[in-house]
Amino acid sequence: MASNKAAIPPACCTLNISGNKQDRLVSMLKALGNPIRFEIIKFLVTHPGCITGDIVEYLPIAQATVSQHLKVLKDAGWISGIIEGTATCYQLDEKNIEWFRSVVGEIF
Amino acid sequence: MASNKAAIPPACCTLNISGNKQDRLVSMLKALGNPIRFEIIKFLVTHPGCITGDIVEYLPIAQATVSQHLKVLKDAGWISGIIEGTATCYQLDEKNIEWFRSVVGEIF
DNA sequence: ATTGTTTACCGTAAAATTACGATAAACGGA
DNA sequence: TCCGTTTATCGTAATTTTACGGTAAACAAT
Repeated sequence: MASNKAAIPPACCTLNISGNKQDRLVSMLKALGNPIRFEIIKFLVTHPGCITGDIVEYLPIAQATVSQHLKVLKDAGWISGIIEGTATCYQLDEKNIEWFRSVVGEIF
Repeated sequence: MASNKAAIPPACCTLNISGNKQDRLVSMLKALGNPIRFEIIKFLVTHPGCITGDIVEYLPIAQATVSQHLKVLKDAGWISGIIEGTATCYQLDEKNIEWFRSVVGEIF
């Protein structure tokens, strides 16, 4: 270690987190840190329970790509999908989002 | 649009954001959504003003790679660097982190 | 002036992400 | 049963990210 000239100011956040909890948070951050996926999450706020096709219609990218992004969001815990006939209804995963909110609140 | 069978529950978050503000947030989320970079930010909480070499010593990756990650974090607004002689002292960018905290608080 | 230290940047290789078309599975309706 | 709809997955191409060694610039110290 080196250089401690300036007085050490109190840190503006604790970031007191590690292990699985940290991994899970980083995974959620990474999933949300993409413009398309952020838009999908925003869309789901106003269109809960909408189907894949609705999202495809809304976004300027191909169906296969949307499906891939939905998978990333699902794996990270942002959304959940319910199969209804041939369609899949997507919605925010409120439990995980609540977890995200509380963890971010804790460490920032 | 299709499928609105289930009663629409109140959304668990507003995500009421757009434009530059959204872009900036997504950029910060993306930067933090990487395990190495998250570790760097954590390290800076406990080692404010440390130099690049300290971070290199702490992490299991090459100096060039650390430097690259520091650049990403700096561009995203997480940290700032002060040149001191041949070294560079890094610290959390408290102003931007406060912005992050408040925006996340607003929309989640 | 020479030497050593520190770090950002360059070039590049490897890996991961993002994107697309094609397709098959699953289902509902005629 | 046959056809249309919907969507996840496959294969693949293009782009981005991540990682490294090497190097030059900038500075401190001798």
